[in-house]
Amino acid sequence: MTTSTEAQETAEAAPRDLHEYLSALVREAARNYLAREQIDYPVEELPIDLGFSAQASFGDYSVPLMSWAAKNRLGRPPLVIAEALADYLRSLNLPTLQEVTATRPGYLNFRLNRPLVSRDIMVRVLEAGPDFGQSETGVGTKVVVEHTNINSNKAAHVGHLRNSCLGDTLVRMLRTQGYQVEAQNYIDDTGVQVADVVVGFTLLKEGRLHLPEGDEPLPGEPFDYYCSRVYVAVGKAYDEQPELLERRRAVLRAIEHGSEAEAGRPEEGADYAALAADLSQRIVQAHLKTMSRLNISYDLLTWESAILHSGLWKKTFEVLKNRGLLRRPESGKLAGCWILPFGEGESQDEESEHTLDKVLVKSDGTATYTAKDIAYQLWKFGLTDDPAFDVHFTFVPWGRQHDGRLLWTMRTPGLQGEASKEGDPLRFGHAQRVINVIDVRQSYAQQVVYESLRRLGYEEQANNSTHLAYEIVTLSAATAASLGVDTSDGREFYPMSGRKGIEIKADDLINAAIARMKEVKPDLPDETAAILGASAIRYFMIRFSLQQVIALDMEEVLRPTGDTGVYLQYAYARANSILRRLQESGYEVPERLEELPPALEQSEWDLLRHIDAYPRRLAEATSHLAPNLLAAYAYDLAAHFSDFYEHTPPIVKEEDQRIKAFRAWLVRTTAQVMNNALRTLGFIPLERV
RNA sequence: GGGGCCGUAGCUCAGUGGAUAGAGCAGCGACCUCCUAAGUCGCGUGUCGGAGGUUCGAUUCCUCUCGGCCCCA
Repeated sequence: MTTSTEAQETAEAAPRDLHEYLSALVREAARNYLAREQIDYPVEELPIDLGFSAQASFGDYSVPLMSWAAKNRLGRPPLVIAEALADYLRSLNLPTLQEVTATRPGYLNFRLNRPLVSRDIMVRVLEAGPDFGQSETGVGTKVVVEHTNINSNKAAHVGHLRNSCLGDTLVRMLRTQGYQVEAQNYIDDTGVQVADVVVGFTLLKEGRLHLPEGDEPLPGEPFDYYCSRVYVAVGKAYDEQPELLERRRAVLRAIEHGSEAEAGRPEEGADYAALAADLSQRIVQAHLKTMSRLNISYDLLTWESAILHSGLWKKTFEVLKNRGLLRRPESGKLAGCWILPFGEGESQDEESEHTLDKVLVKSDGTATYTAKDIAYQLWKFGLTDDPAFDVHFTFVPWGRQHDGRLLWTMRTPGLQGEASKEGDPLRFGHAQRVINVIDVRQSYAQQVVYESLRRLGYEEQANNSTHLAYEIVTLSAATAASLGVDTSDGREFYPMSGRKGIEIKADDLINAAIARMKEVKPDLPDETAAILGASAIRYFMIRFSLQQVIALDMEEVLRPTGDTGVYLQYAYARANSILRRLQESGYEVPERLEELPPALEQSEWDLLRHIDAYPRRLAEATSHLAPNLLAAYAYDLAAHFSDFYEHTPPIVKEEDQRIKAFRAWLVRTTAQVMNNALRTLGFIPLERV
């Protein structure tokens, strides 16, 4: 009976989780069945779709075998197959299997020896500790994740938070799988939005622009908030005085060309460039501070200005031209532009209103965002080490972040005098994989970037480029109305508009969340309220699927009950509270669980098999790049724990030592997994609320 | 014109080629002299937008279609 021995070995080979253990058993049973029935079919190709049983009456885990019955597979009725496998597995008399059954139309069901299996699960979790859920999948692979990416001209709003929360969570998830992750925050400091605020400052200084609430910063007003006001005012001023657009063009030229610009008026150009650089530095500092309130940090700041001034874009442009990838139409609406043709081989009808071509350089010689993105993407993969580029960046420390992580930055023209400590250029970029967290509206532009890499011959890098596209954040009707938007047309959601000042600023949302937590419990310490508020916001921002437009409703984000980040924190704190009570009562949790309770409560078992699934669920969520799946897992875990808590008597007072020890272990185990999950979600786990 | 996304309970949203489709909110009603009530329990007749198709099995995959949003602009 060699097969029996093999199955025995399978059972004793310390599987990663119950899923792996049971799947191996099913495969082994299938192998035995194929041999006995003399069916020639590769056992590896029989799908084993193991899952929790739909009903407790079926068992704990079930696997459907209906698809095995097909003529081109085993050609036997599924229930017959299931019965045969069940017979075989029963004959093994494994102590872990209490009952194996077959049910119509062809399910194989397992009922496990719950106390025994549970101990294995808890031992596995507690031995791994903070590493439970970690995997080696990504070891040796460097991933660059670009996220946040806020224009450096005004305060961050809730739309930016969706980006940064998704990005930061993804970074943490990837790190649990062993990937070496570099979080890059790319700042567009050369665009029109920055120019607009510079225009605003110069007009304010000249007395030609006035802000409704007063030209000076309001008492206590943060710099980025002030800039938001200036930005809105400038937008209005353009509408009323179109001649001001000439000023914007001058500022843009100055920013693009630095202090050398503005022939004829060099001083003004230098002023504009310096103003813009100073503005960007201060705004980015404000953004980083905002993000740190949500426990979000980065490894590297990258700048559009650095890409321009290092000559990276210029070289990329040359390479694209030399490879014959660009065209410059003589006529038509794109005359004078440098374009990347996407016309499916056919030359585009120049009269056509519609074109698939992508403009990289406008007729006035300025590069589009997409153009610079191509250059940046090449750099992320280390492709610009090629002598054809001969471009080098200097990296200097920006500062220490709230979590102790050192943030580096590309040296920009506006950031001088920190050359004392330079980072090794090879340390940054050089990724095997790049994930760009950018909203869905940029999908086409991102495809152009990846296609450009492909046409340059970097097929592998193009394939390893991912646009993590998420839908935008809008405002619910109620929330829009509270901002003064006319909602009489009865739509379900209303877009934000920074230009019109219709938005919810990130810091306002965070402040409101903290205030709400204090409303619920007035004696809450400030730090705890801040962590709870941050957890509520982070959870809200990632719990939706990426494709879902979020119609943000203030009441919904701030709600402290139900399916929220607060609930997760509360459940975790509750588990710790039990452990504290046990300790205070003088109880020492035994080192080993010698004697097990004869049976488990349903709530205990549901909690345990959920705990057992954590590594698998985390790995799935990560490979799908789906933070919402991790959020859902964590919520389920918290809910199962609450269920257990509410439906079993207090452990502190438990008389039966077997049960007391088992439950103390269970609480400790749950706390460990919750802690791991919360940290991966970017929460700071609260042991007390 | 081309491309993409969304449509599931009153509302906001999960979810999956498998057995009876879930959660939160809102509403009504219970539960704190027992480890945290930011909790738990009870109360739901859902055309999974519609029509075809593939399949042993479709809310899930394919085609068409209706409504909404986005991108190429």
